[in-house]
Amino acid sequence: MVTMSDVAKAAGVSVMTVSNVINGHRYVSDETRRKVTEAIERLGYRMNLAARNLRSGNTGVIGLAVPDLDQPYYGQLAALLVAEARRRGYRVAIEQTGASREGEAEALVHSRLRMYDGLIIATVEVGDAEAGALFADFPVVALGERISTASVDHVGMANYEGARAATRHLLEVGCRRIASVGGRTDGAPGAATLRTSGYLAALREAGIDADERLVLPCAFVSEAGAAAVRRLAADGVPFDGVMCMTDTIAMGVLRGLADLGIGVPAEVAVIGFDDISQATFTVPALSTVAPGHVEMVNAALDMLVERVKGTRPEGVNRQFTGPHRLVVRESTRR
Amino acid sequence: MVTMSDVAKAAGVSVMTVSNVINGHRYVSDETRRKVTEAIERLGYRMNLAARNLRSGNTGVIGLAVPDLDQPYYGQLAALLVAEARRRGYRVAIEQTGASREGEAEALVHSRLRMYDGLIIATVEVGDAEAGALFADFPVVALGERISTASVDHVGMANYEGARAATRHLLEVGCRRIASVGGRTDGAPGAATLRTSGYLAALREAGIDADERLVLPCAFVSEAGAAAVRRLAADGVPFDGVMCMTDTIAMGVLRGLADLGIGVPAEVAVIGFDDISQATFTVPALSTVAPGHVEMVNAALDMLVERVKGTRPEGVNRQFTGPHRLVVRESTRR
DNA sequence: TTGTACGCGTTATCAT
DNA sequence: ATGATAACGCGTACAA
Repeated sequence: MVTMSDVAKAAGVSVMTVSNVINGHRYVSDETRRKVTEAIERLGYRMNLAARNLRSGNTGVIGLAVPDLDQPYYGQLAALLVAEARRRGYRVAIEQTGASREGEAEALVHSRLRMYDGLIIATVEVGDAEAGALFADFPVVALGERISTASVDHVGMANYEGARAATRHLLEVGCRRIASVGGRTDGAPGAATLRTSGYLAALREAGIDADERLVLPCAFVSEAGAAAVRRLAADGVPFDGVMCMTDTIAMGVLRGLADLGIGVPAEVAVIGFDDISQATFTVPALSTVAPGHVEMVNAALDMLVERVKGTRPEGVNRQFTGPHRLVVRESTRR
Repeated sequence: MVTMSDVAKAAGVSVMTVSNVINGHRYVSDETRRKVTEAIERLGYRMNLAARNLRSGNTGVIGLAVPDLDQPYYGQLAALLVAEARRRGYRVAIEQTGASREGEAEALVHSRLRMYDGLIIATVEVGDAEAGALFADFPVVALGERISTASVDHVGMANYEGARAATRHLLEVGCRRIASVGGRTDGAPGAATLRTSGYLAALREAGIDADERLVLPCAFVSEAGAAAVRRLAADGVPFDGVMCMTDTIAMGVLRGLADLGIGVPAEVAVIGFDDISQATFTVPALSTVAPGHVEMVNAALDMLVERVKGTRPEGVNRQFTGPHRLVVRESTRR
């Protein structure tokens, strides 16, 4: 393994000079610089980052913990985050938590092993208790809705407002019996509950009584969406619109409605949430709520980098909520 | 920052003993172990991985370079790889190359910065020349089709056979004018060319003359698939089947056919390649070729870990080709 | 402008 | 069964 001192020897200078050339820290004569660069090239020297990290105390890597990259929403979030982080000089290591408390807690512990300079965690399960214990003294930004204390920097999205706008849109195109697939009213912390509140608010504002049979809690996967509408049909519950908690669910709902021979948007209008890229290509194309991914990712990175660099005083936490935008495509156009 | 020697001091032992307790290397008396464990707990000590890495010469991290996580195919590949790598005790850092030569070359250079113990790279553009220069003396496994020299371990899939089987399937359900969307006959290295060969072979075997107007080169994105069928229709080229080079393209093709009011599979049968998870939920559900992702990911990891651990002699390269399986869903069922 | 010496936290070796 | 010491490769005072 070629080290700095090998290069120094070959170039006839000291390691300090080599270090200075590499990092451009101090003035180095052109002649010396040339000699050093040549030696680096000739020997095929590469910096040992482990050594630099040990010395400097940081790694240039930020961790991203998501439930599952396989889900388009998280894949797209990760893609954006990796690209933006890179622009700021950071690399991204990804952990999959499997949406489990253990997975999330483990990601937090690992990052504190100083593998990462900071961690962005899309929380689903880790609650306040764990958060308080684990987040202490390590730069963490929570992305999502599970964290309610102000004990950590947090980037969220307009769950309530977005869902309300989506439901209002369904009402505007004439729906009167709108199902909420993936919704829940048990108060469990998380996006599902917040979005369901927005849905209920819109109904209330329109003077429509909510039918509890139209709120169908389910996992945020396509299979569940398809199953939900099948159940609705089997139970003979009439509905003319579906507000899905996520686009992934909505893809399943479209699928399920197709199986049932129910026309979209003619008989039932469908809207999703998240604006994943596939939403453009479903048949019919899916209307949805775009939650400002770019803004969210940038806000999260800004917050994290501030923490990592120690620019921000301890104890002062930030909160950012992404802008939301209604995207009308075919599935609600009539 | 709590270090080993802090723990050693608190427990009244030497750092070596602490290290032994943590790594379970040598025999340590139960009493000593208890004291050390207690001290670790009480002080909240965490291993410093940078130091361990410096000492041991490896990082426990493998790099994964993919064109773009946003593409479902790569997102799902990454999800699988992160999970499997973790089972083997490795973490995964992801780089996005943007499918550019620069991006791929850069990923290779970075990994040689000893940030990673090895690199799995889904090559699209880096050719033999670069490969030879960059791969030297660093554990790399190429995933994909661009590398043709035997200068590096390689995991590929049954592009030719898979495409041939898919096309044969279209022929069996009665198609006679089968378009190849994303196909290319210019011989450019890569999956597109190999799959097109399989497509042409199946046509030849069925005694059908290939119509060059039915081969439509395009990017591997949904937009391009939709555009391709629109062009076909606009040009008045008749077709009754579409063999898509990827499922992502196929989603666009389904979309494009829906726009044109063409029934699938009644008027035109459609098949994809890759078996991404969304293929189950398109309307109609997409028939496709499953390229044995799990086997490929495991093979790639096995190869890489062998290299990293130095189990395998230099210069002896391995090649693995994943199994393929035809998955028939609605888009070709008639 | 360049060089020397030491420390970052861990582990392997050798000794006790 | 446990401990002392020397690396691992780099960066930073401080000295020259």
